[in-house]
Amino acid sequence: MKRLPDTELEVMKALWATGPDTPRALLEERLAPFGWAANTINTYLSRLADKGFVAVRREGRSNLYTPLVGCEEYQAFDSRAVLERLYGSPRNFVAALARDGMGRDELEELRALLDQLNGGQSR
Amino acid sequence: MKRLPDTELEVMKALWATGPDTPRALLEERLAPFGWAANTINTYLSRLADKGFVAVRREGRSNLYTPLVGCEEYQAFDSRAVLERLYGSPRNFVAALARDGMGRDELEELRALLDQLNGGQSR
DNA sequence: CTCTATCAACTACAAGTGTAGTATAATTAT
DNA sequence: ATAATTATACTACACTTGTAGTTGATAGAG
Repeated sequence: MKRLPDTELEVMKALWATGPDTPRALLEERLAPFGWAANTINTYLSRLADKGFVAVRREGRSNLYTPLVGCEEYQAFDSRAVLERLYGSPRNFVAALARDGMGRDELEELRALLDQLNGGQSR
Repeated sequence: MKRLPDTELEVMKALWATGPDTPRALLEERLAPFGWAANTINTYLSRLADKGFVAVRREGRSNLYTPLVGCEEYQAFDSRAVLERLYGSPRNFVAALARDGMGRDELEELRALLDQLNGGQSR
């Protein structure tokens, strides 16, 4: 698997949210804030298809794009890659995040979450 | 602040480890595993200087490069940026990490760390 | 004082990314 | 049928990144 550039990731996020969809609909319903020209999203979708991240199928007069890589699958891969590059390990990152990157309240929330997870499937 | 490409980050990591240093020494003592040509590291250092990440000073016959951005400062910025792009917030990332990216023992460690932090400077 | 080794500045160039225009085929409105 | 719309495929182009060569100055060897 390969890390995606920013714009292609945005397109994938849109696709993950809607499921299989046309360029038109994606642009108007999910990606409008970016203000891309109609052709722009087409380029990104083509590149994603080349990279094997989406499948293309003719659906009447339009193309329908379907994600081939799952959101959580990609997130796991990408975040691992990025944090290993930056910190050596995800754990070191979390430590740093807790140390100075996260607000008091965020910390509390995180702790609650961990309690829950740990309780749920404790060792 | 701007995110750094992979190679420039590697150079910064070397600089953070050694402190102010010459290209030669960096390459031989810290970056040898990459197998870069002598000029290659020079290019990266120049680009880092252009971006304001390092300062250059003439030290006898060589250039001496000094990091201007701190390691932890950069880590905080970069990890935030990356995880917001991917998850919407670092918190969501940690949730995902806890869900399926982190071993049982890592989780415990993290929890211990958070307990400590929360106790130490509780709201 | 001249030759050679060293180092830094500048130049190069291919691949990837952000962004969109142009050409072309198909569909709808008149 | 013809004109206008629409969607796709192909092309374009500037900027960034990875990687290094070439040129020119400097400094040490003889």
